[in-house]
Amino acid sequence: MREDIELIKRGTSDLISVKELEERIAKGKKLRVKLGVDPTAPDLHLGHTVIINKLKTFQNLGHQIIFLIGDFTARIGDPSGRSEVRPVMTREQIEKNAKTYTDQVFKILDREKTIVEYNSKWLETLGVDGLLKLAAKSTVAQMLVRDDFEKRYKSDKPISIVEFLYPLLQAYDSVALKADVELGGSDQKFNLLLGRQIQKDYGLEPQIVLTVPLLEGLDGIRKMSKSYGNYIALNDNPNDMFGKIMSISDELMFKYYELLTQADLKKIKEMHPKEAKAALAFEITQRYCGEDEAVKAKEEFEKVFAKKDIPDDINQLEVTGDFKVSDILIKASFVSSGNSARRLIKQGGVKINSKKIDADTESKNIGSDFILQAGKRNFVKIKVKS
RNA sequence: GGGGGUGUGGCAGAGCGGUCUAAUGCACCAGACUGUAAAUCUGGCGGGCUUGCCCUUCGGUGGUUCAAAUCCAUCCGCCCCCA
Repeated sequence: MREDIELIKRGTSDLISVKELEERIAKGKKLRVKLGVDPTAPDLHLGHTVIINKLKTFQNLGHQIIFLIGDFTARIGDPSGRSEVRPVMTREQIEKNAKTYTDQVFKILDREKTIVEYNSKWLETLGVDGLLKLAAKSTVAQMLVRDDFEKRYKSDKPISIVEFLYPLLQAYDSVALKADVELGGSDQKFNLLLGRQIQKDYGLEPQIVLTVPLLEGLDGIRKMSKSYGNYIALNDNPNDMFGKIMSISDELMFKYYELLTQADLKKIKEMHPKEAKAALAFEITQRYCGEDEAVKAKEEFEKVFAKKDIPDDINQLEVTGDFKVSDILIKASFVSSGNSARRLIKQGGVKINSKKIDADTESKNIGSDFILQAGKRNFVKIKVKS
């Protein structure tokens, strides 16, 4: 049992409270462990895996894990932060996203032993009176304690009522599920704690709150998130996955090791940073894409970046008639406009058959088959058809 | 309902009649350097091409003016105070 607790504690940022957890485990209770996600974006990324792995730990220890899909909450559309209106998601979109979510999540979790729930099941029938009853259990002052709300309030930024309702609905999920434990990122701490309070109000034993640190995105500054574009998706192709990990800073690499692997950090720090990073990239890529793909991705990376060679697999593009290099750059979606294409050429970022070009060459001055490179990582094979 | 304020590029934030494609910072892109990076340095960061010029941008619309991001009117969004 002590080992169980240690396993659960590893890599957490908050565990409230350890004592309660010990007591419940000591009673031999099979804990109901909840993790909720709103299926607003279809892809899971490495940031999500930190918490999913923690869920997996509970599963391995024989507890009942519940993967909650916030289909109802997604439908309302959390306006948090931004003033722009988020498009309301249709049922179809939500279902589609939910499906990709579960597909990806069961790369990690054991499907057979997981309960999947949808919060529309109880929120849809809650009704206005139910909502009011729920809302009566918290106060505005209490909401404003939450860090991001407070900041926005103080700097005269809008906070919608829906945003106040969100934590309450999430808390109600815990009531409906009779959760013993709820997991979340450290930014979820407030919401999870509110769950405790609301559960008590509804006569339940308060859930244990477990948060894990947020995984920083590729920029090393903001949390990994699709909307910041700094993420590594679980279904990124192997080359991207490998490449993205290689592009992070050394400092960030250690955090990734800490949060994403079981590796012994001491040993990692003794390695050459580049080797360590390659090992990390390999491990992660292997985990989600398989060993063969990971080996290939590693080879490809060495080839393209270390030896500055041309990769094996390049997309092919057929062009007809007269063209300029700038036209192809647009066509291949490497740039968005002629101006930016010309800019890129001027700055020496465009190569044809590995030779830098310094002008927007026309088709007649190039052969009929060639490889075009834009920047460091964009390659395309061009076939000219007459 | 009354009063006050505010809206500028992906974000933050200057500009407050001409010298505005709009300072500065962040983000982003390219080049150099390197360990693939990071840091640093250099250049860039609305669109078109015949590269020097043209066109389009400062919440929307209409107006004043030779000239408007800048002034006026109106509408919309947001914030604050009072009720």
